[in-house]
Amino acid sequence: MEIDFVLLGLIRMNPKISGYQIKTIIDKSTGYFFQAHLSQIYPALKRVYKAGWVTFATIEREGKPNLKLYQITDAGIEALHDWLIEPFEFELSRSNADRYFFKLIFMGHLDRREIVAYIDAGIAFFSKARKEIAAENLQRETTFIENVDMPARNRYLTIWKNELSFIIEEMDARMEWLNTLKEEL
Amino acid sequence: MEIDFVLLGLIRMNPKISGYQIKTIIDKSTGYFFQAHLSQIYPALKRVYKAGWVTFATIEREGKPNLKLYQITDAGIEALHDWLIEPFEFELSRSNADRYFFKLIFMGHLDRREIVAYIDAGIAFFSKARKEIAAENLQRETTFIENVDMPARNRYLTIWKNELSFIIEEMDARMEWLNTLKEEL
DNA sequence: TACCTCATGTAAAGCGTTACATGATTCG
DNA sequence: CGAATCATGTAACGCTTTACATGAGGTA
Repeated sequence: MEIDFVLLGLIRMNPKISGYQIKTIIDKSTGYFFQAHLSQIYPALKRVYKAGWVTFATIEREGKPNLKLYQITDAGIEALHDWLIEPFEFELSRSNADRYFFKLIFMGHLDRREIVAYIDAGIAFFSKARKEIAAENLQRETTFIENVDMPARNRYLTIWKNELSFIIEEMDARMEWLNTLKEEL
Repeated sequence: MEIDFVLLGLIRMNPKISGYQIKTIIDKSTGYFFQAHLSQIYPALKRVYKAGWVTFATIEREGKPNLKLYQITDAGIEALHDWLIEPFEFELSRSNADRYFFKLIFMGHLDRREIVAYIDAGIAFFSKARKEIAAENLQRETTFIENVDMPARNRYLTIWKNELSFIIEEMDARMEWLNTLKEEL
């Protein structure tokens, strides 16, 4: 499960972290791309522990529940690495693109060459996607509302045309961004 | 449920449409923002029918399953309208922003004034969000990886700094886009 | 006094995805 | 001959969200 690897990534960045702290940093940092509830985090921590990917130290505190401070194991580092370098499965959707950019957040421990391979795959996909989207150019959508009467039909077309150029500009921005990142690495 | 209103919106644009056709247009048109399976569409059509928001004509065809061609009712038009103009609940996440842009697709039948109110709410939110994101400027994230050793830490920071400026540029692009759309309406 | 934060969890409800079921026609 | 398209649906599974449970300490 995706969340398992996200936790692995966060624990790797900051050893000796608790489930509760992980939730805090997810809310405040990765939250823009990825969200998770404590009721997902705790079972996920159990899973990654059972898989041998993390260990934890229990800190007893009077009057308060025990603190569990997690640390990644060598097997965990390997599992995280495998997840990061596995070929990304692209799809033409916004949520899929978000996932692609999100995974980059955890790649600081990879070799430059591995990150660049990931970036190049992204550039290749987005440039192909851009062409496809631009080629269709709302033809299907336009015929779809042929029976809608006039003021409304024009408003639909105005909104959709703008939305389409927004998506195309977004694709261009993504590719530009990936190229900049590649240079700076 | 969200999908119920999406179906309402699509049926309004194209009366006499079947569940299967709806699936096709979702895949090819709204699919970039919103996806749905037939196993969600059919129960959703039943729900909106039971709510009195759509009617359907059954077309019998020899050797093939019956075709159900849906049409929106006055109550359905009202329910769709209510959904479209209800105050959008903003959140600082990419998926929430996607939902905001997605809803616009169905607004062709609204008054210019209603669409503009929706757009203005968006501009207000994104400009506030942009300020907040720029102000924090990775402070939390930077301290979070203080114990990571050098080549990796630099790579994390390079990626994150780029990601942050990408998000900010995206916010600017969104606001610009909303202003353009407002002018063109 | 009531709510928020810290801290770890379990249980149930809701929603989304995959699989199953049926069956004719068309395309490679 | 097998796969894809058209066409409607149900069932099972999995992940996400909300609610429940406990409890101390601080804040409005």
